[in-house]
Amino acid sequence: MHERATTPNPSPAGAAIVLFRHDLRVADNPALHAACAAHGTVYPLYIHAPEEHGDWKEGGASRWWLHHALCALDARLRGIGGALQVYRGDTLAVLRGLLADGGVGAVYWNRRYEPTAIDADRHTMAALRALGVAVHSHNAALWREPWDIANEAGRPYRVFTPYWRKVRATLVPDAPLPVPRIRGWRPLPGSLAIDALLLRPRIDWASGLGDAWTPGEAGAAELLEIFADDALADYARARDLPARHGTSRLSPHLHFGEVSPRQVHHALADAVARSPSSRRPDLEPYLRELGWREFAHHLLYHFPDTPTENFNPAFANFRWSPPDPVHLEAWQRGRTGIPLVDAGMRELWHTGWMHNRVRMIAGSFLVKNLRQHWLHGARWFWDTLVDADLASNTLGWQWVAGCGADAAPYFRVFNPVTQAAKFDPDGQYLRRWLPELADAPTALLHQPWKDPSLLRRSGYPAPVVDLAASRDEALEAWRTRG
DNA sequence: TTTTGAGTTGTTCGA
DNA sequence: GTCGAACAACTCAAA
Repeated sequence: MHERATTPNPSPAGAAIVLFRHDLRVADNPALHAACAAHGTVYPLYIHAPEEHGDWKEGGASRWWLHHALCALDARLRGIGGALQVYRGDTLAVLRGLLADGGVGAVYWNRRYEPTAIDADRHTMAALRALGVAVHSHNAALWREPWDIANEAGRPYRVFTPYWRKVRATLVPDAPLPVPRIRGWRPLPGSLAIDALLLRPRIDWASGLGDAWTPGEAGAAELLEIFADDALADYARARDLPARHGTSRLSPHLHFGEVSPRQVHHALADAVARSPSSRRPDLEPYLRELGWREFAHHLLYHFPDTPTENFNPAFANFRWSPPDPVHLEAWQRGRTGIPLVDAGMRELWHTGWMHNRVRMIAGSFLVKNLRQHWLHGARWFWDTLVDADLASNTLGWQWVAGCGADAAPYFRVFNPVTQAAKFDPDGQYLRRWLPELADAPTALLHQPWKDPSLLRRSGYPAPVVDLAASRDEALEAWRTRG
């Protein structure tokens, strides 16, 4: 494997700070790599500054993940000669306090793409430069910067397929950057213990998360290896079956930057090259999914109001139902009476994650059958998903609501019964998450309301709405929008 | 990354 | 053995 050249003899440019945010890894980390190459002393820093996320501060599941990811990062840094220094508060104020003490002449970070984070970073960058501190920002999260991709007219893409054609055409599996060595590190004053950030939940609701996930670079590497060896070959088919581990499940690791798209691409291309030519996996379907992740960041950068505003103005007067706390809570708790929706919502609550196919179906049920505004769904996912990501969450909810980019030419309403029969034909996924129905015959498992005695025996709820009638009402609301 | 209904063809089974 | 009703299985187009 060839590696990018590193500068062997750095100029003695004083000490540098590397600010970690959503790039919690030491391998293939451009900011860390550049700082270590150019400076004799490097301080790795994490500053907890939730106000930089505006209305989208980390939710409960994200905070749980972040706690463990920071611990894992600290251990990794100790392995290469440093340790994570942890602070809380305003980024600029914390940095100012450390500049003199540490003899710091430069600050390195990897770029963020959320609108409020961009503003915060611009502000910090300008203020540091005014103080005479060099600031270097890098790309650690994306294959392509959103501002580098434009259509023939020079405007941002609004539809996935042409966007992906453009990006895919020049995409090659570049070699990741090596793990650098930190020299000349010493503790900085005022560094907190990670525990002091109080990221972990007070009451222990997170045991299901711990059973399902290993936050950190090593956990990401393990999932990537398993995916490359086992699931990639059958990905195109198995990725739609929620009972199977047919997807990579790398989304939370990618969100927190414990692995980069470049590392994933490189590792998978390598696995493809190593497999016998007779049955060589097709990498395209999976790369395309990472392409959706890129497209989400592209859209968030170019259309920064989409986390709360419809992308498609045709939805401006759509008649959402008034917020309905009873329906909303039934959906959140997995008690709507629609098995595939409830199974997905319970998987989410228990593990902090939901299979992508089921996200679309549970989302469709909330915004179409219950006709609750997509922001109710986006907010709940934001709080409960370990992979909650403003770009991907926004794209997903706008897509399923029909008001997003790349909208279908029809008003899409998923049928959770048909979808369950198609993608969970033997009911394995439903039985896993709906134990009260585990003994029901498969035909009834998909529509338990057909047997009232089954509902009585099991305690499983009757549907909160009639699927056919609520579908027709949603279509009517769309036809007659103002 | 869909659903539904209409239309067509094929199969089953009882009179 | 034949007929036709009933239904399953499939394709297609519209939304």
